[in-house]
Amino acid sequence: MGAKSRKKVLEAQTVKYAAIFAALGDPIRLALVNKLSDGTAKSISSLTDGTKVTRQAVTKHLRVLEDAGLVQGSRIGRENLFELDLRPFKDMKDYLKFVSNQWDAALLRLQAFVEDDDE
Amino acid sequence: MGAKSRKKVLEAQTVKYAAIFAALGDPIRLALVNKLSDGTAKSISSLTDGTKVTRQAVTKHLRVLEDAGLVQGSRIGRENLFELDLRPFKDMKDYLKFVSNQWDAALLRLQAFVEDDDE
DNA sequence: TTAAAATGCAACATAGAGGTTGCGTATCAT
DNA sequence: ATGATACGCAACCTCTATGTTGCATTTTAA
Repeated sequence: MGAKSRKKVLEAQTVKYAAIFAALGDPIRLALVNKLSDGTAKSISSLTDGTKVTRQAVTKHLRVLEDAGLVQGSRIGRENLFELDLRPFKDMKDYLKFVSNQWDAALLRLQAFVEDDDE
Repeated sequence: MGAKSRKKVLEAQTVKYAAIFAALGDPIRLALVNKLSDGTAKSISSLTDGTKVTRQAVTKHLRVLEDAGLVQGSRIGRENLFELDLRPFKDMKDYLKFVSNQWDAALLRLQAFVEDDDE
């Protein structure tokens, strides 16, 4: 065992993953991600178009996404251009895969048990 | 076009996905999912063990997960046993894949453009 | 039968998310 | 130079998510 127990590490991982999921857990933010998924960086004003909220609200949402590492902004002239960062998405995929794998392993164990019971 | 515009449908999808992501966007709920990922149904009290919150709090979290379709509870005697439902997880995977695909397609278009520029 | 276990229901508290408005500043375009 | 564009900051508001406590109800087990 290292300095941290397995439990602590798992808990830290859980908190990290939860933060990423939470960032996507809002319709407006998910819509922003959709807009940005075409790979091109977009300004705040541009991202506000088509939304039912204020530019300020969108700015706050972008901040949330940025804190979660899902997007990254860079100031160009008078514009603040945001673009997607796919790395956290891979993290989420990995987590979902982990859950599925646990599940599948459980099913296999159950099946083995039942078959064993048949003999 | 059907009765609903594509935009409306997309928006509805986005709201649905956001609800699922939001359900996982909490450390306690994610920990509950972890516990349940071994495939066995567990009672509320059992799920409360190891948590830093009250049974009532866990109950509320389970309700959130249930509303999102991630878990399902069934009353057996004096216990309320909850188990995971993997279907929404597949939905999330699909969404993440969609974003990745958009991204990859964008990169390909960019690459094609650059190569075209080279000639 | 009776104490313990598991849960549900309801009232309550509170911090924070999500949103708006107002105003100031920097930058672009003409 | 100057109006329009894009943005940041800060104050403020409101609602809801999260959590607690208290009490009643149902089941189980000795």
